[in-house]
Amino acid sequence: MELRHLRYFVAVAEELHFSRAAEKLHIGQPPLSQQIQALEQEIGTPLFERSKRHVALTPAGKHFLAQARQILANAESASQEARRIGLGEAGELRIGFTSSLPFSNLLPRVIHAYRQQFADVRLTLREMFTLDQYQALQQDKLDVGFVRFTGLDAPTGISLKEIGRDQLRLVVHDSHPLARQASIRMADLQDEPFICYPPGTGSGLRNLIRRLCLQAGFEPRITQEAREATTQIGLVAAGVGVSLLPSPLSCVQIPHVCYIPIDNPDAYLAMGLATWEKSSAAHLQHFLAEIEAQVENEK
Amino acid sequence: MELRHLRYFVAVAEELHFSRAAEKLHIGQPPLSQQIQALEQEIGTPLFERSKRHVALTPAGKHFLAQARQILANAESASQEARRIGLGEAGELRIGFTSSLPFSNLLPRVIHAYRQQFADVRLTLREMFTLDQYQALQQDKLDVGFVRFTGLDAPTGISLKEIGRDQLRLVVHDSHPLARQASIRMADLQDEPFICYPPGTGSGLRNLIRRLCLQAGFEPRITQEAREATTQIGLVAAGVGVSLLPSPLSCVQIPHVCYIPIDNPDAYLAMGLATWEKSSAAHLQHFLAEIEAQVENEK
DNA sequence: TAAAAATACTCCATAGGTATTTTAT
DNA sequence: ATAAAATACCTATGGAGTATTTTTA
Repeated sequence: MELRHLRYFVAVAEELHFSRAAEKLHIGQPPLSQQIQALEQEIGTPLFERSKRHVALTPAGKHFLAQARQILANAESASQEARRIGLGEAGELRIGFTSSLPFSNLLPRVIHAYRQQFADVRLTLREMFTLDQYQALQQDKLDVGFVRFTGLDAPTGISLKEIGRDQLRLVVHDSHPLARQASIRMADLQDEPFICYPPGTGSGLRNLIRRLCLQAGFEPRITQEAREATTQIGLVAAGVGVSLLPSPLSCVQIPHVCYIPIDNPDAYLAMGLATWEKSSAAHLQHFLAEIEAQVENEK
Repeated sequence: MELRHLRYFVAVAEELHFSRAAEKLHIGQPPLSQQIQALEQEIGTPLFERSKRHVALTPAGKHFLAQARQILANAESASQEARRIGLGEAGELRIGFTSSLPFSNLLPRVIHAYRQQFADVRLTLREMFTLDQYQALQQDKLDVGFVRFTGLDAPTGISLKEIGRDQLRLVVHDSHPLARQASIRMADLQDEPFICYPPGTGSGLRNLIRRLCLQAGFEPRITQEAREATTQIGLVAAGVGVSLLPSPLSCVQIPHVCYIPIDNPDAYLAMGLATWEKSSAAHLQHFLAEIEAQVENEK
């Protein structure tokens, strides 16, 4: 059975007249008769009741007509849909982002602009750690990832592009002596108890902090770990210690918490865009182009 | 686009390997490549990402795969279903019957026996007047009709077969003098007020009663009409008059209502089976055969 | 008798086969 | 160097065309 048989069958069922149906199909009447006969033979039952002067659908034919129409419509729409996905006008775009990203205004702006242009692409947003995003990209479970990185790492198969830098700020309780300074140096933190991300989440902030401390001549004393930046800020408010976080998080205003700039040009965390190198999906390209435009815009 | 393209596409998508897929399809690799290319061209977007050593689905291909599988499954099941309907093993059988029929045990037995054999044929039962059944048969809204008729009528295009006769009984209030007799003659009813079906429902019972009365030498005095036999019986119970109804209705036992046999071999109403002459649907033939068997059985 | 579907046959378009080339690993 | 897809070209099946017959209203 081929779709041709269904097209021919529907035409005859609609006209209830082989010659007229053949005309509508731009073929001759004999081949049409043959194709319908072949279809009936394959199915194993007559679909039409022919009495020379009248063509009528059998009960089987009546049922088959509804199905045939459905199948033809499905085939048409499947083709259309695939085409639109191919053009990047439809489908699904899976976006990962680290927890600190929503505090910058880049992502909301990109998403807004992209949705204006491609309303039929469903956006699936998932907050994930950087390393989890890399893994998801490799397993084709993610299309783009907004990640944090220190500029050192480059996982195989993943293309990484810096799209911005956020200076680190000291997060400190307002009763702390350092809270009164306009800016601090790393060396000022020598005796402070640090609150930090646990190792292995991929953002590299923990490593960066250690590097900066070592540069300043001391090993940081990490007394507390927390996987969420907001949790760390809460711990600072509770007087547990100090933290170093990207500047966009300073918009999280909690009583007794201060954000103090660091007087060190290397004390930044890069915002990166991660994609699976081999992916050339159109919707992804459109999205990347939109990010490009917005990053440009931001400068 | 033809189903062949979908079959080939699904095979390649499952194997992710043109040569292996071709083998599974029992064709060569070059024609398979060609057919997939033709499909991609028609749809207007690549469905596979070929990099010589690796074949992978594009996002469009991934979506199209789900659709293609669905379409192929639908085509298969549509064919199967049609075949089963053609064989009379599935589908719908629309049965009409007059209100007095359920009181005979023919219909329940036929339906029970038929359902044993053809569990997948949905039975749609509709209580209808005889004339409405004829009309429904002509409009292909009914497959069989159990009708009442006097043996005189034969509507065009409808084939009618007598499958039984029910003697009429006088339905009378138990306080009436006739209620004490074992049987009555038509002449006994000369002065009685009749309760009868309104004209034009096609059962012919009204005409039959009039004919029997005229044979007995008087014109019946119809003082009340009711479209339902049970309503007529209720009216008899209320003392409104007498009625003549087929004997199976005597199982409707209402206080103060008696059913008295008529002493006249012509006082019967035939039970008929009506079908649309041109219909040769298999499920209908099976059903008719079952009726035949049960009617035979009953004798 | 006429209208319409079925048959008989012929032809060619195209699905599929064979041989070879290209390309990426 | 090799495996696998693409390309080139050829073959032949079967879909479609033409002519004719059959059927029934």
